[in-house]
Amino acid sequence: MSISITTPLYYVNDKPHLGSTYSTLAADAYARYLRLKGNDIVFVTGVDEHGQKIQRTAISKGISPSEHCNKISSQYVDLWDNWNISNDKFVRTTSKKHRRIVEEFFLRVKEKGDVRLGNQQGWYCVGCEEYKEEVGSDKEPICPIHLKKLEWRDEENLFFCLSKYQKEIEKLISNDSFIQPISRRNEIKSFVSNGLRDFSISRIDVDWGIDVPGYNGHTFYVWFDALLGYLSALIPENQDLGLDDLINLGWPADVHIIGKDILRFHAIYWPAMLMSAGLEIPKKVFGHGFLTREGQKMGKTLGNILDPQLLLEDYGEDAIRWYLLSDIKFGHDGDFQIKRFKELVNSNLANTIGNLLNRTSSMARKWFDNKVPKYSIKDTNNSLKELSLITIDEVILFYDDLYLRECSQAILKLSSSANLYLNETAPWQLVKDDANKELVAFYLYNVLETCRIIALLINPLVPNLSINILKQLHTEHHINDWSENLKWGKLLMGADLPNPHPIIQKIE
RNA sequence: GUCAGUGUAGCUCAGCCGGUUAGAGCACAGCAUUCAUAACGCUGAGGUCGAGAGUUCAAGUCUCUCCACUGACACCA
Repeated sequence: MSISITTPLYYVNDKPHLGSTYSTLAADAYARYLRLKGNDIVFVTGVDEHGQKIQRTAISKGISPSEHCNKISSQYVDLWDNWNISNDKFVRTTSKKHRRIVEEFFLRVKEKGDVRLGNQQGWYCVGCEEYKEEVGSDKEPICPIHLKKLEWRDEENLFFCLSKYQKEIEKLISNDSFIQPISRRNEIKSFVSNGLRDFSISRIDVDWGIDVPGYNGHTFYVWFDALLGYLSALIPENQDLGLDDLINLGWPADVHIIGKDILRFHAIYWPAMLMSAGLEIPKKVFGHGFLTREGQKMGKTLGNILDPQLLLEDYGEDAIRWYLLSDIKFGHDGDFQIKRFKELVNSNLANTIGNLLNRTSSMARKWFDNKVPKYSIKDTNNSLKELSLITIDEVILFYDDLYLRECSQAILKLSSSANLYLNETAPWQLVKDDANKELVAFYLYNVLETCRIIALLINPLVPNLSINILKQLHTEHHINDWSENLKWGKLLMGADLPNPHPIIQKIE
């Protein structure tokens, strides 16, 4: 039975930024891990394409909304392609299948009695495109940001009766594993404890959206559109399948990986909507942090945005993936520092891991006829093997909880230990005496095998680099099944050992 | 404003129920060394643990006040 994991469906108002890339990289790492563990998974990403903002952006550019969406969406497709993201699905909320799912979902929720007509009233700022909650008691309130008069609006909307689900949601979020990381769970809890209110699910002044069946002039508002993309993504193209089929297609999601800004919608609105529609609830919602650059928020006004496509071209996928996933605790905010980025990539990947492979492979080739050394002594006292096996268990536990930083630290520690092991056993000294040949073979084999383990463990984080290592051990075919290949001793003694080369180019 | 969180070496962070001279990795300096990608290893320098007060035989670790930053406080993806 398959399970799905998702990134957010990115809003195509503008071209992809580093934040979206970060979410996607993390989800990709987790997806790769799950596959290696033998899970049948569906990795979903995609785009959210409706709404007034997009309509207006398109108009300002003098093109139609659908032209605009096509353009930006294809940028996302290309970007993920360039980054070798392993997504199985890329859903667009303008697709036909999505519309069908939204309609079916709506009718179910309506049937359940969870939709009502209501009025969205309040002081509205056209500039902010939002209702202002606290405007004081002025008769003509002013937007504090735009310093313009607010408009009083009284608009008929459809509402989803979230308030009915107070108890169910409280129960759901009291489950420790549902919202991660824990620190954010408290925020959600306090929010829910203040009492849930119904929220609007349609707009009457937005053309660029999905029409609400039976309500002329209404289009669905974001939450009853974008979130459902997680469902429609699972529906194969051109097949007449609906909500009842989802259980066989990967629903419920194992985890929604999202940014912390949209946690509430995923942890409260979305589960309630699913309950109403009689569908299962995702197992987990993980809200990760935001990235800053050299201590400052990235933004257009500051002109300090890091373009993911340019980063990729300048430094390559392995370097950026490693830095973002290994140096930033997943769930916390992180700061992109170019100096630190370069130092860590060079130190961790090139020096510690890369050089370990290089020096060991060189010795083995030199003294064992370009082959993996053979030995026949008993490995009853094999400290490196023991450490490798411990690390495997550790890393798997970390991956399970999406502790990606901890994964990389554990892998790095094993690499350092292997380097130290070489320095302590000093095979280049032993080899001077033929009587030690067997021992030298034993030591070198252990380190080479550790390199293979390292390559497998690191694969979800830096897949390209991982394959690169495996190729240099002639074991690239080992990369599909951890339960089979993540065992000590799978490296064949006497197998050919190719001429080693650096697994990653040092930066600068 | 209310609530929550964070503030520990240049950088990124560990420090559990308070208990010997405060730790790691990276960066830096020196030593050593060649199997290796000027890599690996060893040693070292570097901190009044945001500020102040209090509790205690003893506080980075508990309490209070203050400062700085971050987040939540419902329709912003």
